[in-house]
Amino acid sequence: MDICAEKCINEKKVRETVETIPQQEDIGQMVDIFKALGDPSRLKIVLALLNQEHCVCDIAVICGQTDSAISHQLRILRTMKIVKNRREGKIIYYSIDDDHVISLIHMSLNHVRH
Amino acid sequence: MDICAEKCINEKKVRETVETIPQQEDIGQMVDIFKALGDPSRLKIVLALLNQEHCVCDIAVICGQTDSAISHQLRILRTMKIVKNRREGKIIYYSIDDDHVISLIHMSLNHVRH
DNA sequence: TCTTCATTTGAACATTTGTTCATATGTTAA
DNA sequence: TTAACATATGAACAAATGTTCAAATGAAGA
Repeated sequence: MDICAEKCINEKKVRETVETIPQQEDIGQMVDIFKALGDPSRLKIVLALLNQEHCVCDIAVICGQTDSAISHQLRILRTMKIVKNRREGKIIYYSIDDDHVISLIHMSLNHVRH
Repeated sequence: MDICAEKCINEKKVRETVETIPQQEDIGQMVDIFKALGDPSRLKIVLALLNQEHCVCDIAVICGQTDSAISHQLRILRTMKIVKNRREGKIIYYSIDDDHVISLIHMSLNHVRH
């Protein structure tokens, strides 16, 4: 039951704070979102889709990257349900699928600009 | 001047969206914040400091990691001005230094729990 | 001054991550 | 069916990242 064996400076404060830390699973999910947005390629993709839906090759042009690279990143964003897609013939259109992510980005944009 | 040489599906949409993309520098700063929070160790540290200030070795106990590992991560968070510290004798207390980050975390916690 | 203790630092190492290239899938139009 | 095109996928490679270990710093008390 000892949280701090012998090393701990302030056992009471430690216990208090440990109480407030979210569950490991929640932390993991939060990390996943931040990690998803914490890459220049992916963030730029999401920023582009914030404006309107786009097909893969347009995103590639907007982001100045290979179709393949974009496709790989879109798969990650899709797996995380940050982005969704719809097919129209040969073309697949991607768009944002998560309002919370939109808020996070707006908030961070605000932060950067002040 | 050609944004899309020959590859582009919908040149008009591409131009429209390119207009809306933030400057490279802003994107870089946004990425840095998300990247800082996109690591389990660092996020847990920040979550702990959200509750109250702590010294390095208490954070280590709370997070179940080495003093050294925590110190390395704190340096990153300090460099990014997410966290600040004050010395009291031998002990150095760390605390949150950025309200925007607090908001980001609360928003992502909300996201995870709904 | 010497010792102890909290924290920091640097180098080394293992892991993770993003991009590239070549190839595969699947849809459309001929 | 075949050719052309948009997208997806897998393997390989290079680069970035987090932790560990050992050693250094700097403050307090003996």
